[in-house]
Amino acid sequence: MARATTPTRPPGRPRSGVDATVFAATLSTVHELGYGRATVDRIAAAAGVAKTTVYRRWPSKGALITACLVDAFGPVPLEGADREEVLSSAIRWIAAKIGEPGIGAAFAGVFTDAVADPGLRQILSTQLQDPYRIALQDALGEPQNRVLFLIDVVVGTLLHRMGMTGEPMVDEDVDALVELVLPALR
Amino acid sequence: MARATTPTRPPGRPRSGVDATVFAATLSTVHELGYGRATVDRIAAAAGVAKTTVYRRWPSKGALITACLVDAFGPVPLEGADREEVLSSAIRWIAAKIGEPGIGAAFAGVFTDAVADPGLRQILSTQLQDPYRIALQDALGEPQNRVLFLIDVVVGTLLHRMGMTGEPMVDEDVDALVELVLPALR
DNA sequence: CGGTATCGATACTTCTAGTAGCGAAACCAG
DNA sequence: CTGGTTTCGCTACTAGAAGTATCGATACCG
Repeated sequence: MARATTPTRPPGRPRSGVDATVFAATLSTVHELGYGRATVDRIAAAAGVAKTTVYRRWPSKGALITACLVDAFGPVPLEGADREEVLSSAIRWIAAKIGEPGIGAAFAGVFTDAVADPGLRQILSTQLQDPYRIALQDALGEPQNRVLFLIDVVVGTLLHRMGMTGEPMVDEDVDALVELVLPALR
Repeated sequence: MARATTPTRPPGRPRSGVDATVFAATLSTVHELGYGRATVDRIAAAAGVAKTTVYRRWPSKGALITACLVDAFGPVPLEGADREEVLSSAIRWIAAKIGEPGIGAAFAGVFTDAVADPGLRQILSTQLQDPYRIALQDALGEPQNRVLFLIDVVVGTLLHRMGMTGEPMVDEDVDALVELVLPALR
């Protein structure tokens, strides 16, 4: 809440740049305090921004976290010579992303909130899951329900591990996950 | 909060029987209102019990839900001629349980809360996951880390589907999950 | 019939999400 | 350099839920 760290305010009407600052503050706060204690107040304070400014840009905490995740994930790198390679590299990519500081906890947190909040579930589904689902459908040539099933398996497994242990999945188990999922393509 | 539904209080010092009543009220309340709106106040009211009585028996909402789930799940029926049959029947059993009214939402809810609450994570891990893990280790002859991985895959997938859609996984996809996991035994 | 443990009800504290209102600062146009 | 517009910061506020404290009442047990 205190802007006191910067004695003189930086020039320019702050418009662009605030999003990135808030996103970074969100991830670091979630990383340090966990999802539950990462209140909007604390996130705003960490970003050097008023809480009202956060709510002027995102309608709810869930929407903020979702936008932060969309920004942090970026587009899926769908690379590989064949479909198996595309899928396995995508799995390793999402596992690595979820393992980055703050991202996994934030992901598990919104997901948790979304269970009880249909509105947030809608946001999470359309803004975060759908882009990857469509890209994967295109790259793998699999039908929608099949890709949704694969997403359930991969993301569900990674989040369950993150939720139960508090730590991201180790590489060895990510390898096992790839081995487990790959035969589903045939 | 109002006991008014029963004009005259039933006789006997209420001690046994209250747990089952509260558990039933918990599941029905979560089923009707979702995890987020299933407050301890409402659960207690639905059980015809004071909120203080609930907190005298369980130290937190998460502990209550976990105890409710432990009671609702009961022991795993580990049946089958071979390991494949044991595992596939266990998967179908847990999928069916999660599909029962209230159970899936309650499970996803505590899991969500556990992400941000190490204490609750401890309760969930020891009271709910460990018994099944140990039983599965014994029945499958697989090492601990392997069984934990399988639990991550199966439970994670089922909860992810439940969380994203609000509905339990359909039988067709449960079949696919069984097909996906079974080869992991070899 | 008295002692004891539990229960019910009310009130309270604390924390967090989200909102309202207002003055101030910064950008832009003329 | 001056006025208009937009965004921002700040304080204060509401509403809802978790969890606690207290006390009178009630039901069991010896």
